[in-house]
Amino acid sequence: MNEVRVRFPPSPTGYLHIGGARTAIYNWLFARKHNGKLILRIEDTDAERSTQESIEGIIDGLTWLGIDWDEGPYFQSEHAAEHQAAAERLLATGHAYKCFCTKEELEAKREAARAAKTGDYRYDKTCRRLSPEEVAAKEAAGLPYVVRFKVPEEAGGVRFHDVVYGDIERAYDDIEDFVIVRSNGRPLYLLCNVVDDIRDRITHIIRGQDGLVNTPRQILLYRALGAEPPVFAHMPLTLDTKKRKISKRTHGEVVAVQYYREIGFLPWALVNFLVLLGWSPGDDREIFSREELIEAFSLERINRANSVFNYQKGDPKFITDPKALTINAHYLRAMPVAELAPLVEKELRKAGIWKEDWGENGKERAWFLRVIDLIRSRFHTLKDFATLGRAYFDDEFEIEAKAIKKNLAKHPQLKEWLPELADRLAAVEPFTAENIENTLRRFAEEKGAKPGVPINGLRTVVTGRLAGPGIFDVILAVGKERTVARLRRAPALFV
RNA sequence: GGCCCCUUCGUCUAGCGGUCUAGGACACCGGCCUCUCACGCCGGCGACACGGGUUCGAGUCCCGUAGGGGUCACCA
Repeated sequence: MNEVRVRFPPSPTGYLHIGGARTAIYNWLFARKHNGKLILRIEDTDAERSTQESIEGIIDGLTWLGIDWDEGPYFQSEHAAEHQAAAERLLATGHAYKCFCTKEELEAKREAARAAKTGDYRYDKTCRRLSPEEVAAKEAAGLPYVVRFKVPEEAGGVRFHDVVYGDIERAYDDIEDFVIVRSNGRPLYLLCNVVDDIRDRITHIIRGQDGLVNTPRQILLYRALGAEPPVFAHMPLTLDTKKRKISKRTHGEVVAVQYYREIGFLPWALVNFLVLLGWSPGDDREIFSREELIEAFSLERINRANSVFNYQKGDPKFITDPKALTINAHYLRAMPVAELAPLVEKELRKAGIWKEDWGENGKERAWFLRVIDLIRSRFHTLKDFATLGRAYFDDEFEIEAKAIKKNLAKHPQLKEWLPELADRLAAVEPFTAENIENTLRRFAEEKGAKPGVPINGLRTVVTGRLAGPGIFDVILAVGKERTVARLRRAPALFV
């Protein structure tokens, strides 16, 4: 078999959204699995809607995800001459014809078809019936025309085998004589796409199921152009909870790849989540390293049914599909701390609370890594380190209202106790988890309180949070000095 | 409306005629752990859209119905 060559051809009319990213991921996985090539081709034929900003956004998104390509980006617009030449050839070989029908005429016919409720909106082939003389006359009159492809009028149809959907057959009679060149002389997507795929020697077209109905027409073009059609694999679409196709327009940022970077996702976690939308390895595995995923992936195991991106708009607890969050959290606590550290650093820098001592060769590097490891198991995104975990890194931090209410206000004695505890802890030597624990427990006993009372009060004052890691480790991480200082400030929190 | 595709727990899915009283993951609920929460572990809730066939036997094959999706541009 020849080298596998696949392509990801986004049209640069917005940011990279998760549906597009998923298509790119499947193509990338397939290319990597077969030691093939992934070609990035920007389909910018629609000049009015294409923007440089969008192109950069797409490339930026792919790069962030770790999807690397082997060729390109190529730009469809640079091959306009080639597309036109192909159209000329089709005309010359009798595979296409000029159609002088105006938009208004066509629209009127479609309107009539709608009114007649026949469901037949196909072009009626008026111009296919024109005699050479009539065509010459219209041309001489300078009438504008589009070029239409001559779909065979014989019985039968186009059949092909889709790797995902199986054998597909479409009767010639159901395919209308489609337009391949606009009246302004510019070829349309259907033709451009085929011409580009032939030139780029694409062997497998892996795309969304919305491209399935285009396939028979494209196969007709391949044949007319004398080229062998590639293998097709259509993947199911991603829908929202109302079963609508997800789109930038109606869903906004939650479907933008960029958004996931902003809310603190690990790129690989997103990839891992997206690949599971419509594909499964056939066993129970759901978490994959890059190598494992490439090894496990296959087009044959792509599902045929559309999947739902389970995002409940307006639910503050779930900023995206809960499974995506879970997968991200999994990587956050399972990945090597050394790999996580630079990502946390970025977040702390953004929050303006980064200290150079925590850096690669900083003198508090070990402490920094230890703290990350201590707090990461209850975080879902990288953002959490700078928000929920802020108290470990900076003295300025919010104290949760819930925590004040539950852990402080309910036990007014703590207003006196906490400063007392500060003195006790200040005297602990050496400052070890064991000694801290003994001190705390003895203190509770003396006061006739349950250990949880001073402990949770202390947690609130020291970390600002209702919940967190084991308190003795927390105190050790925050350090004697800061813990004592925060306890001394505690009375101010009581009204 | 025409054509095409799809249909297993709320969501993602396993299942390729008998091993299915349908398995896993997320979410949810309960328990253990415990200073709290999370992690982890244990347990619970929860699905084969419906109706006909075929077969000794159907979630798995066929047909129909219903529902959902895609597409019907001089967009890509």
